[in-house]
Amino acid sequence: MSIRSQLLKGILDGCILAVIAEESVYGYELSRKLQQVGLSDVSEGTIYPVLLRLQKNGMIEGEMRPSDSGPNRKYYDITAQGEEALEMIQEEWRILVNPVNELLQRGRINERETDD
Amino acid sequence: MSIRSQLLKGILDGCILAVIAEESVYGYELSRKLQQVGLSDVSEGTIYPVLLRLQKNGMIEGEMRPSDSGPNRKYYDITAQGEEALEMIQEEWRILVNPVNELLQRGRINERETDD
DNA sequence: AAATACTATATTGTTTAACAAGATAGCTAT
DNA sequence: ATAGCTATCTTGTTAAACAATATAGTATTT
Repeated sequence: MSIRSQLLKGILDGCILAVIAEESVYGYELSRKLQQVGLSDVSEGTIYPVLLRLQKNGMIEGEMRPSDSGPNRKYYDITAQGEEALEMIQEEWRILVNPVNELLQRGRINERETDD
Repeated sequence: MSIRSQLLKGILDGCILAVIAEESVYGYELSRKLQQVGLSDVSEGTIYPVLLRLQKNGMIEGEMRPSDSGPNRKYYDITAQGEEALEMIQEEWRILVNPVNELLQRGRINERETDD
């Protein structure tokens, strides 16, 4: 198991909720989107259980829709409760990132990029 | 269980290694240090198992030393192997932080503080 | 039309992390 | 001695990530 998959623990729910909050997606598409943004180790075996759990907990709602070219797809939308949860996760993430950056990059030149 | 404890998953090893890389610490002291930097939910029940696991895996070495005022303390130092592992974790963290920030803060004004 | 490949969802079983709770024990103060 | 603080360690629970696999519809090739 890669180190990154360990780091992933606990933030995957938030990432998935964030994507679904932007637009309806289905699982197969979601796994590709996450890979595109750089979360390259996330496979279907990981994503589908997360989606089912988020649905069970009322964070998202799934709806089967036919596809023009392939099997049916289950599109997920975020619920009001899911949006609340996402905001809490975003808040917790902001609280966590600074101390961890501080610890892990202490004594290191802050090689920032020009992307903000 | 708090959301933050979920977010913690997978990054605690790195945080602990980072502290020990700076100086010898013992578990009880470490838990206070982590709380000071903002990782406030980390208790002894969490830290001691991590320390024992890191020691078992050769990342750190523990040595019992007497205390002036209280029971013996087990001071930990990082090993060469632990330093390598820490560098890998730091690298993985850097790779992970940007995509996750991107996802979780998309569409949000980047309310940065003046602390850098 | 049969076989293969791709799209798509779901489940099962394994490993491992965080953690609450509690056991153990030494030192300090009353 | 009793209580409280310091300090380490263990046990048992919950839950997350994930590999592996099952299932099935659609598309492509032969």
